Amino acid sequence: MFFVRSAHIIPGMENGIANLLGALSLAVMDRIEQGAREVVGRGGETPAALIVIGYGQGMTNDKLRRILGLSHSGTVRLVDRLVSDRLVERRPGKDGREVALHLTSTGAAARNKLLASRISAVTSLLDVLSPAERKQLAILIRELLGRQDTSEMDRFTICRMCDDRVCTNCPLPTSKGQHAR
Amino acid sequence: MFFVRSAHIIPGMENGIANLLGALSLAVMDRIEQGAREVVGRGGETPAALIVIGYGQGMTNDKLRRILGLSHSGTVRLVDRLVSDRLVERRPGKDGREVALHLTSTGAAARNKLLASRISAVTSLLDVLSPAERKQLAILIRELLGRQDTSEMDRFTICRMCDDRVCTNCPLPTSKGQHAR
DNA sequence: GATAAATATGTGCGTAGCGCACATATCAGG
DNA sequence: CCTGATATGTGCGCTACGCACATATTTATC
Repeated sequence: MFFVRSAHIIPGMENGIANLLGALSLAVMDRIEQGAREVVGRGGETPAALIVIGYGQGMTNDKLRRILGLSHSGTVRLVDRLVSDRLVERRPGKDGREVALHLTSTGAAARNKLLASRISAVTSLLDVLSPAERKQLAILIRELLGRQDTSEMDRFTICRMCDDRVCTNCPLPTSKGQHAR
Repeated sequence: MFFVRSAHIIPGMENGIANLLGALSLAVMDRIEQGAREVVGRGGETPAALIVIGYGQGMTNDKLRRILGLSHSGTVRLVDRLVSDRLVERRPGKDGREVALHLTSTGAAARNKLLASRISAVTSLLDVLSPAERKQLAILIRELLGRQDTSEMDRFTICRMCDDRVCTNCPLPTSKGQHAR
């Protein structure tokens, strides 16, 4: 046993776990993104935007920009696409400069399909595990996420595809906010 | 064609684990892709292409296409970019129609940086766990991946970002082939 | 051995998704 | 009331990608 506990990259098989999690994450996201594209016909951050807008009724262009990690203009054009697809409406915000983004009824339906597709995609990978193994995995992931040092915006970013119908108690550390707003 | 997603959506809190894994995978891939873009200055499947080409010395355009899940023309243009960046060389393949893709020395160096960046990104998320927890997680992920019903091409696709310097024994089910060729 | 089908690559052209720089409108604070 | 901060929209360009088509080589068939 070597005591090489220096900065991050430890030589030897200690990185096997990082490689494994990287491979699993890639497989998971491949399947999520493929399903999302089939549902909404668009890729990139567009599916996440639809989900985020659906969290609350006060979403603005600028909050969305920070959550998605896009440039301002990129976000405006993304909303343009959602509006032209009749999934989102731009309404006047409380503050006269803000735009309040709201889902249309078709937008809400698309969002539900999107969330279901995502859960289904991940579940199809997970169901090779026994219930006990899934429980164990859930505990570990909750610990992993719960111990991260995340800003409030980080949490929204990580949760930008999360299914609020399923995620009852988010493990991400926070003083108060759970998901939306 | 990947896994058929049948009606696996279980109502209730059984989907909490799927949502958690989805959120974690998103966080992991966000960090991997950000680091990859910083290293090679390009996004999309370009970093994966660099890694895949580095696995063996017999990679062709068409094999690469199937592993990355891109169209044929998309792959040709991707290789064009790698060539213009002086990271990859097109050499005559054994079969007169094939093109043998080879990393240049700078390409190999970029690939190493890419792999290190990826491991570092995932490790920074993982190191909030204790060694025992990491071990437990590794075992679960190995089981999860090892029980998947994957074709040979599926395995290459899942492993298209994998660090062959670290992944000594890939858990993905296979009769023989580990990584390249 | 000639010809058809399969395989592998390259190209013209268009599109989606995004960033930079700039312009405009509204709000907060002196 | 004026300056700066905030929030949005636009012109323009680029990257990454797919579709349809063209071309070269190998394999199969007669």
